[in-house]
Amino acid sequence: MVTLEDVAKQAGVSLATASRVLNGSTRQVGAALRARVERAADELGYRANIAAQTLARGAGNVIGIVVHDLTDPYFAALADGAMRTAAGERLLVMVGTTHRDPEQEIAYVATLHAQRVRAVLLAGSRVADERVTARLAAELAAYQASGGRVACVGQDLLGVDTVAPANRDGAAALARSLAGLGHTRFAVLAGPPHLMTAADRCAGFVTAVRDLGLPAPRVVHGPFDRDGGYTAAQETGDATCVFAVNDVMAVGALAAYRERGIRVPDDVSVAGFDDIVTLRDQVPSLTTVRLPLKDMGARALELALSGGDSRVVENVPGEVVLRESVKPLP
Amino acid sequence: MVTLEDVAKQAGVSLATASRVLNGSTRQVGAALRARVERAADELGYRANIAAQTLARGAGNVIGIVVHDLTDPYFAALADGAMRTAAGERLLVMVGTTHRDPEQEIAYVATLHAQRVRAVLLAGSRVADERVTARLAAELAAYQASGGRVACVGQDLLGVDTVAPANRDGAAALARSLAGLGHTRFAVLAGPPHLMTAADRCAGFVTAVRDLGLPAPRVVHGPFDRDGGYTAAQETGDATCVFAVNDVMAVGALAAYRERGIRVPDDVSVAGFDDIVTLRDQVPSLTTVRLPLKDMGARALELALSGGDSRVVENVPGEVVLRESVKPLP
DNA sequence: GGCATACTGGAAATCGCTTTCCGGGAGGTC
DNA sequence: GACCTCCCGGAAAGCGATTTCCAGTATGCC
Repeated sequence: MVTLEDVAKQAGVSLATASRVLNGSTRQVGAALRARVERAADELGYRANIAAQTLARGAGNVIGIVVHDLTDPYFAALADGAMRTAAGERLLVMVGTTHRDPEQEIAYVATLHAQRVRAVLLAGSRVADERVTARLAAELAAYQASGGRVACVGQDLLGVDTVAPANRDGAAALARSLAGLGHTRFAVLAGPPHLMTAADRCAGFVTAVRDLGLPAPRVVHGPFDRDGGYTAAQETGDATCVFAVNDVMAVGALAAYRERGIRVPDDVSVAGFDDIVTLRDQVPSLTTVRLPLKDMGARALELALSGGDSRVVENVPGEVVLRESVKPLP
Repeated sequence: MVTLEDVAKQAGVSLATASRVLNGSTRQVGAALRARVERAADELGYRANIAAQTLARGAGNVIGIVVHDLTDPYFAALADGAMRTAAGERLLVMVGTTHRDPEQEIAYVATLHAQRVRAVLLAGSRVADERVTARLAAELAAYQASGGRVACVGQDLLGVDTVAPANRDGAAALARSLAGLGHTRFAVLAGPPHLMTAADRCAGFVTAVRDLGLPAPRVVHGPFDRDGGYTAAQETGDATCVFAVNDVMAVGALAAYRERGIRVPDDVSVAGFDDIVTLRDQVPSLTTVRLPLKDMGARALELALSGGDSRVVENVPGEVVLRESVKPLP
């Protein structure tokens, strides 16, 4: 393993000079020595030891992103957006997946803290469990106290910079659009009750329906994924319009209806949320609420990095996109 | 920032003892002191500085994964598989995305080398450019020379442990299956000529068709993504069966045909490759060649970590999955 | 020519932690 | 009771960089 000392020796200069040449510094080094050092480094195949640099400099160039599940296109898009920003700032990215286990999320924050990463980005819904949230908040506070920066995509519950999608408003707008098409009997594939993103979308939808003076939707809970949508779709009763709280569940619902010979949108209209790119070629194309996921990821990281003095909460509106999977009631 | 020294002082013990208690060691520490140290650490909110640990121990607990594009479900699945293995070994993961730029890939390897990561996993097709490949190989060799471990998912061109999907054989088997349904006029949406995964799949397919004594397929090149498939599908001429070299392209092709009123599979059969989970609910459901992507990612990381003496190349067979998007010719 | 000023190069302290080595006390054996 | 082990605690030497000083030389200005 080649160290800076080896290079310095080979070049016949001091450690300080070698460091200044190779790893950047405000100080200049004469052309002759500079060349000698560079040649030596090249010959020896020197690579700076970043752990040592981090220790010496007291600051690293790594950030952390914590997501629930990378294979979920929602998180992939968020992470991708953030990673582009990171790349622009010449930062490396450590990605952790919690697989929806809040304990893992806490553990990951602790680990990233130990790594002294510059910033931590929490992408993914909070859960409605005050004890867990409090512990996570405490862990984040400890991290921030030692100079770390934190941002979060989701609900503003942690007391950190947050990019908050307008889950309630988006779902409400969707409900009004669908009601505008003449639907009155709704069902909601609501996902897990404790997952706040799911709960907010469900609540926004239900509230809007009620405010329109329509009968309360039937709410079916279940997992937040494709199979959850598939299963929940078995229990939508006589609803003419079904709202799945995310696109992936909506796709599961479409599959369930297809199998049972129920035509979408002729027999039942289906809508989702997120406007996942990978799912745009679904047939019938999915009515949904578009969220600018990549931008949100990028923006969240910018917030964390910018290190503003005061906390920022950005509200990101969703845009209702009507497509083939819904149909006006005659 | 709380250091181990602070903890030791507060507990009234030496640095060595504190280290042994908090950060693991083969040596035992008496119960009384152990408790004192733990209490002090807790009170002070101590977090080990991993950069310092890495430096002192001479080895970190981080691995690196380099992918082309996280939002591509192919890479997401690969990465997810690897990350599960990593989590099992209590390793952290740094993810880099190259966005298909080979230079970025090389740069990333250099960076991960500098980070002294334990292993690097290269997920993603090689390109047919000997100069680039040679430079990447050199970079990897340097990394390995200093103790790093490398594995790769894709083509065995780098001289490192490799998990190689049977792209040629899979495509050939698919060709035979499709020919078995009576098709004789094929087209291939071949992706970029220089991308080896694309090229191998295309070649496997074309060769198998020729070996069957059928006319050579029309080969249409283009980007390796959804839009590439969409565009290339405009030029499939009178083919009755179209093979897109990956599922994402196949979905693009389905969209193109749909828009033009060409029915799949009635007017043209379409097949893809990979069997991407997110795309399984596509209508019509996609005939494809299934690759166990998560396992491949996991396996590749295991190879890298296992540190076997001799190099391993594992061939992963694909399984032809016939679904609705193809139809026998009458 | 003399003096202040800027640069450049090097020695050495430092970052926070691990680990070897050493010393002292407890326990076991003959 | 002497001797040998075994264990546990601490002092100190690294790990591989950065960076602060300090010194020496070249430069600018009068």
